[in-house]
Amino acid sequence: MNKVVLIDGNNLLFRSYYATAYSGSLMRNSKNFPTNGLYGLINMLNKIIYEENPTHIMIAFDKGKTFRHDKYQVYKAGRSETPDDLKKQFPVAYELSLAMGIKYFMIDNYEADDIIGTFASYVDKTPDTEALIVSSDKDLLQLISDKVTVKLLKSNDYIMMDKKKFFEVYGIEDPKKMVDLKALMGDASDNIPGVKGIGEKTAISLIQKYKDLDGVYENMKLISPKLQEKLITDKDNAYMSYDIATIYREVPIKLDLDDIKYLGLNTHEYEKILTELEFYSLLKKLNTETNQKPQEINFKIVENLDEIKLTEPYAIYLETLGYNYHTDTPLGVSLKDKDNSYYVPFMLLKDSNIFNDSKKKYTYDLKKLLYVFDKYNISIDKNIDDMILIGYLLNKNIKTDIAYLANSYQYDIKFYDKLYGTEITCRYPNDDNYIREIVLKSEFLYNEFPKFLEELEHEEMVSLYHDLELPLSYVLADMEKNGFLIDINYLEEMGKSLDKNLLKLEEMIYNIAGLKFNILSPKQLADVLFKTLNIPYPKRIKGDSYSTSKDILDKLKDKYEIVNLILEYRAISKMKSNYVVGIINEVGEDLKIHTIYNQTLTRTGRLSSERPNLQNIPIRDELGKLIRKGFIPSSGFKIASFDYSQIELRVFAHMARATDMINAFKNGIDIHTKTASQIFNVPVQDVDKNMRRKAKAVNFGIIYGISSFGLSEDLGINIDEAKTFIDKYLETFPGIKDYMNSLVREAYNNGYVKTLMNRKRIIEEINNKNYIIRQSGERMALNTPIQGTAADILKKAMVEIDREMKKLNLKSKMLVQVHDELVFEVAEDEIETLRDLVTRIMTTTYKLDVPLEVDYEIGDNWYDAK
DNA sequence: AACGTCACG
DNA sequence: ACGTACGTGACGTTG
Repeated sequence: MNKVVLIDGNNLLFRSYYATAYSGSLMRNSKNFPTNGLYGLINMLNKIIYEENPTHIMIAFDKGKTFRHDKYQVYKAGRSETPDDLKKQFPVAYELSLAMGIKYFMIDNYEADDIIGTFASYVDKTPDTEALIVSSDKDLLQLISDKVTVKLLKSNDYIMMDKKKFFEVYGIEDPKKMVDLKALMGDASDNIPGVKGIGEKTAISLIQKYKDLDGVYENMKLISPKLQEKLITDKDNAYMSYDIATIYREVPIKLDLDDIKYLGLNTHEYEKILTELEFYSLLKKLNTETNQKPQEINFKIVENLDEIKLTEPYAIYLETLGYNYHTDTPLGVSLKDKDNSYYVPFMLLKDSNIFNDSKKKYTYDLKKLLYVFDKYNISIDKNIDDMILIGYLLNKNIKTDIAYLANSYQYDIKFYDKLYGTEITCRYPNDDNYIREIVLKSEFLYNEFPKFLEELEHEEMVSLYHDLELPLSYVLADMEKNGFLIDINYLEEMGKSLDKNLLKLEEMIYNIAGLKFNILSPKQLADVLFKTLNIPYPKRIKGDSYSTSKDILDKLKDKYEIVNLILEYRAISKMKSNYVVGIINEVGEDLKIHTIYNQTLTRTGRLSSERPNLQNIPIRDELGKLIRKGFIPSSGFKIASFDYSQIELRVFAHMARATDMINAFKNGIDIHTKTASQIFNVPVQDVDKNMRRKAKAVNFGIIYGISSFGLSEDLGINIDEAKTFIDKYLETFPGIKDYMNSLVREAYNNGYVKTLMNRKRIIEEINNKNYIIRQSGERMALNTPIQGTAADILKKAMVEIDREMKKLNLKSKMLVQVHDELVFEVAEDEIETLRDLVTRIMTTTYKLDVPLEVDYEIGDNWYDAK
């Protein structure tokens, strides 16, 4: 049985507009576009689909003046002009309908009612089909039939008006008589006059008695004189009203059920519109549920690996239970080729080599697959492509959970946390429904992968993917596997000593303050400092709250001892919780920590590291740096670190073709000293420490997409002074300004910027009409090619280093990458080999117009290797 | 779950 | 006149 839902779009949008418009100010997005009607419309449409579960659905809108206007001048004359704020929302409503999988109809000179009437008649004639009309307009009740029902919307609920219900309410058998009723009682909202003095009650009783409008006028003598008089006076109006109220059911329109099939949500478009309208609550909801109906799929649950027959190419998707694939319990693998779809419980796969074929394979999150397969001794051939990597390069909306990407390609795949719970509530599924979802994931991979490969080619990123990111996944999987050995005893001892210090500091702070409070609570701390102790706040107050951030407290620490103590307390407390407890908690049974590198997260192409984050272990101050003594090599090994010297500035000099800067690097002149000499206009040998410090800040500023405000904050000088530095810099390093302008222009023109290896970052912010956001977009445009190219270079070096280490069969292991630095565990008999190998590759892997230099350190732990 | 703070490059 | 350096992750507090 087909279930067709016919929606009165005009009616719904008007209703939701006035529902909010009358009750106060309009909802608008940040661009001042009114959104109130649309918000209600979306909710109503979602509700209809959810409640009615239609097979077919359409929505109708009015267009132009109708034949009713031509015929009767009074028609709708009483209605005030549609407000502009409402008018504007209609075009969005059309797009929205499509995005929600609902075809919309607008026919010149007809009202939504007429289109719905035409479809209703069509449904009446179509076997195995019924219709439901949705509106609050009682006029539509005339369309009720054995197969057509009206869902009559009320303020907070609705009445299902079928023939039976219609009789109950009106005492009239035939719903078509609604027209006769309207002819008598009129309709104020449409300015249908009816007969003056006759309302609903009288109209109903007249039609009950005399069947229809003609019947009433034929039986005038039976009617009371008063009423007779009214009927006679307004007879023309009555017949005109009859005409107007009659829904036209032969609108010239192609009637075909296939055209109005419910298509389900086009998540991508829908999300786009919601984003534009800034309906954040709906966006959030979208991520937790969809209205789509389950797709039918056939798959086989494998009981014996012999059953699996696969042709090239095939998709392979691994599902694990949990949020850390290093420790998760693997659930199973789904496989999909042209003809077959399998689910393989993970148990069956242990120690197998069925994936050791030369066929092309598609997966999602190769690094995870490699890590887990290695752990369970499952071999897999290298002819495999990874959609998460490609999606990342193509700037798609990718998350660890494949459902995000799949949903934007209309695959209704449930989000991971909906199936298994959040990280905290994660549990084994209650039933087998999750298997279907796992299968769907490889169906998605199999079906959509070719598009990704095509797009990759079109964007000219095949090499970046194939020669850089893809092989890097193998390197990173190994690094994660290797792990960094931890001296737990050392860290625990350090923790104890930190605790002692904390207690001491706490007591001193409470003493000075004269009360106990939570030092780590910014709010309580601000109260104590700036209210109880009345310390003058050194900056303009932002909003109504005092900041207690380091840069504020630093300004006060020389005058107020308590501020000093607080800074110390904070620093130590951070050490304790973040680096002592935090790291000990991540140590595994092998006494090592195994970080997870996220290869597909940052906007610039850098890696990130988590659980624990090994890219932010303290180094800048001595106390924090001591943490690094807890990072030790396996016995018989040392820790060696290699880091690029000023790689970002070198990349910048190269990309900007800044001759003076390039020459400074070529001649081995200290770049900050060189910069100082330029901006202060003194010979290099006359540059003092303070000048160099300032120049260094300017150089950093250049990398970040300089602003005089940022520089002034950093140097603690005023904005004018900062601006002078920048101007001087740009003046004395010709070419740089042109380069920076060209980057910003590129971002404006193309909407993106690129690194030297063709990594692309889309910068939406660049076209934002908000000046501040646009400016921040410009800084991204300046910074990304630099940061991103530096990232590309180190990634390339990593791939090559790994390749050579394997070739030489070295025992040494790569452990950590920190953006411009690589840390190894090096076997004592390989120290020189590794030093030469790594240094050579890092300095030569990518040819720039400036030399790349690498600093090398070695020691018995990470502290000593720095 | 969002915010403030601070660790790193 | 506005509010700003670029890129991350993890903690404790607070709502």
